[in-house]
Amino acid sequence: MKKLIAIDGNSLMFRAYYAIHTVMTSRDGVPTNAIHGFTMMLLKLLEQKPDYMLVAFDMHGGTFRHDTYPEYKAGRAATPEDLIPQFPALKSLLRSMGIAVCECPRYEADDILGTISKIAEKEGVSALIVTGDRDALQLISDTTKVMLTKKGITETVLYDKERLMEDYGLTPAHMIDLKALMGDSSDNIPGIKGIGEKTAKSLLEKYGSLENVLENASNEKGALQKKLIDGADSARMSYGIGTICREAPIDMELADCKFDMLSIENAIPVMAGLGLKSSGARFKALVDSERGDGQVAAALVSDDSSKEIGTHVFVSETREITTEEGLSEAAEELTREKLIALYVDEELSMLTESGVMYVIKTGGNLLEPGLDPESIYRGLAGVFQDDDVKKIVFDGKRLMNELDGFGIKLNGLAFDISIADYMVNALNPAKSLDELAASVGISEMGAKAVMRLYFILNEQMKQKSVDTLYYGVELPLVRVLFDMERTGFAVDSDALRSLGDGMTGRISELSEEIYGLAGHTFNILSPKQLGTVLFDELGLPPQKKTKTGYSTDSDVLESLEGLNPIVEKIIEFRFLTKLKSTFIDAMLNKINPDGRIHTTLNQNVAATGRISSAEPNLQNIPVRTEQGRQIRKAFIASEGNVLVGADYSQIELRVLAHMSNDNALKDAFVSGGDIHSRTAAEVFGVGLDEVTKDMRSAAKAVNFGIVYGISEFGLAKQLGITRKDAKGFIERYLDRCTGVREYMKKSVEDGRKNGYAVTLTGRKRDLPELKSGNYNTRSFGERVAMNMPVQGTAADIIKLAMLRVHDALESNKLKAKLVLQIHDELLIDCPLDEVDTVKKLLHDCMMGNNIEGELPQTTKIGEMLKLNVPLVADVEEGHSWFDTK
DNA sequence: GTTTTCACG
DNA sequence: ACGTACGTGAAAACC
Repeated sequence: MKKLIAIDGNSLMFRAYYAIHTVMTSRDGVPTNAIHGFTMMLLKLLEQKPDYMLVAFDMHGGTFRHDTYPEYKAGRAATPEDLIPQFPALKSLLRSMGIAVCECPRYEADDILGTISKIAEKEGVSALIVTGDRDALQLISDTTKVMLTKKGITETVLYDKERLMEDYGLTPAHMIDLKALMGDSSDNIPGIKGIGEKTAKSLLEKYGSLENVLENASNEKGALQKKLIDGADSARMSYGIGTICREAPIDMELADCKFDMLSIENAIPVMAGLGLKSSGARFKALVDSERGDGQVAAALVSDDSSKEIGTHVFVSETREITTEEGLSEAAEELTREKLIALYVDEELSMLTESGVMYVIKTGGNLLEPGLDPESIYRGLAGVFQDDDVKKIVFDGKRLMNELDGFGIKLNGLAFDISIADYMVNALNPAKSLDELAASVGISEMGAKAVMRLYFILNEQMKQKSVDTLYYGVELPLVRVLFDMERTGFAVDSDALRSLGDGMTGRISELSEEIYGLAGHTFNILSPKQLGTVLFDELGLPPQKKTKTGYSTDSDVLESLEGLNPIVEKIIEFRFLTKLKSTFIDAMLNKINPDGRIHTTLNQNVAATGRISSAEPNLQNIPVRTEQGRQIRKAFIASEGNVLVGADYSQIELRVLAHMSNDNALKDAFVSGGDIHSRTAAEVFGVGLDEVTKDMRSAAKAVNFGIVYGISEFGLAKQLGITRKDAKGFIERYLDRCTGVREYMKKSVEDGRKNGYAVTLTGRKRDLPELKSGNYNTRSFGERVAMNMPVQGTAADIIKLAMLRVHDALESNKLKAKLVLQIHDELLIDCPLDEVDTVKKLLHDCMMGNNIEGELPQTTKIGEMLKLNVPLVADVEEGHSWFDTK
């Protein structure tokens, strides 16, 4: 099937303009930042080798839809001055490379796209519409897809019918009805007032179309009925405005958009004239590779050594697989391979070391039934599960989850480039394969990009000495995290629900009392409205401001307590609504049919090396307050099991003691006892038995401050004392702990010298902040330089413990399973008859003691993480998470 | 989409 | 003169 790519020129230029804020101009002073961004995007699109191309632009002056509704898009900002001259320059650039440009008086770019895609549909040509405007989603069909730009320009999401259904639960045609009902503030489309996304969707589900909804208004009750009847005209008008015209008089045929890859060569001198050197070089490389000379060209463009690595990756033969027979043939061949690169997006591509590329299109359509994802995965199950066929992939855990949906296991994970990228660039890891490829300057896609990036990242990891940590910890950890996600955490939904019900009464009681004291009702959760009530109406003294108004955070509220009885009620209201909405209601929605919550554990989000948990976050379930802690009673062991949990005691301070080699701190841990009390005794110069509660809590804050990268200001704020007093505390602490003082100094110096902070295992986090001219940014960089090695080393330690636990459970054929990690704590769902074994095993793994069956590849890392102070892990068991404390 | 607030380690 | 403690994720309001 031939392919058309149709681009919304205005939309992409705006995106490119805001994405690239660097000042770029050609020699004669024409700004080029947006053009540069646009060509980068174009370059990506050209890799799809379209047969037809068209770029559509809005035309100045009134448009078709303006005529009927003057406020349409009225709220939009004017075109920035330095963007305006880039449009004519772009148009001539496009023409020079033989790409059709289309404008149409009184019509907008999206109308042109709607029209040309309809023509393409008629002529049996598939179409890809590229824009940042979600309105275009209504144009999707079996053969028309829409690529939406996300953040920036290189990041995109491709929508087809299935993806649209997944994300919005709507058909393309419904997108118009939806907007007609709910409106769109960015386009000034009114819709029906008071109807939002949820109501609109449920109405459409019920009645099928806007007209049906309006006709059946009488079926709905009360307020909704009134809204539908009163708003019918507005909805119909909105429908008209929201509908993209597919019959614009563009006076163009598909043939006029015919595109030849080789003709982009003519644009290279034009780009040179605009001062777009790098784009020019990449276009040249593309032309050359089109002529069959790709490898040489790619090497020529490289201007740094890393880009040359992996250029020997080549494709000698491509096999497109469309039938079951072809699939089983491919599976049979692939089982004989030792190492393959693998990538799944709209198609599944696999590249062997000898250069054979297998391409399997997923998601067939009615005309070409092809192969559905399920039969593809089943056909290749033997390859996926064969541990001897090593796989290089982009996001191994994601693929494991995908395959798990079909009951297929992924074995032989040899390299995960998304994790490797994180090792090399923890501060800003790529979110997609395309973004990663673009960041190192390669233009391949799919499995070929994966294979090239494998060579590139492997080399970069060696250069940064993070390869040991990668192969020893991070790569094997992928499976451990997958297993934890898959296992999930059992939840007693009845317990959670009744906890929530118990809170509802108190919440409404409090809100009534608050309204009474305020003299009127208002939204207590709105910082703006609350600020007005507290500081304007009740005349309480404002404590601090945010950039938008009065601050009403808990520090402020606590300082206001006693001035007005409303304050304590607001504090309690805030507390209870937070618990209920975030930890009860949201959690109930995340319980799977299996009665468990399956979080997502992110391995490449936290720049320090920690793991994070999302959707839902299970690492921030309340514990500090008694009422919040009750929620943990709903997180339980499986039927007939108990939860075994263990947490490290003061792991970060112990790591600091080791890294700073400070005698006082080391002594404190060697001789045992309460560390905060000991610190208090040192700092206040009193005996251990003379330490008061206040002294201990001050010392505790100092200890935290030390780990965070101490600042007088921060400590003063935390303790509510003057900066001078805080400074005194810190000085006295550092006088007693001179090793810590030295460590802090050296961390910052090393950070400045090397440009990064580093853990005991060699994990690195770049420190660009240290070079900032801004004092705050620079100070932040200094604190990060002090904190990251400590937090990161603690993260390394528990990751290693997780590998050991996982391995020990498996090799001892135990049924117990890891369910969660909370930075210094591990939880295991454990059958009763395994409890004793598992408790010992967990303890030993966390302490780093020699255990049987330890992974050989972790020993090197294990050596690096041997501390000169004892590690302590406390093990507990109980029916629920509440009980493991 | 961004801001504010607050939960955890 | 400046004005923050380190690392996360999520809900709700706001625009």
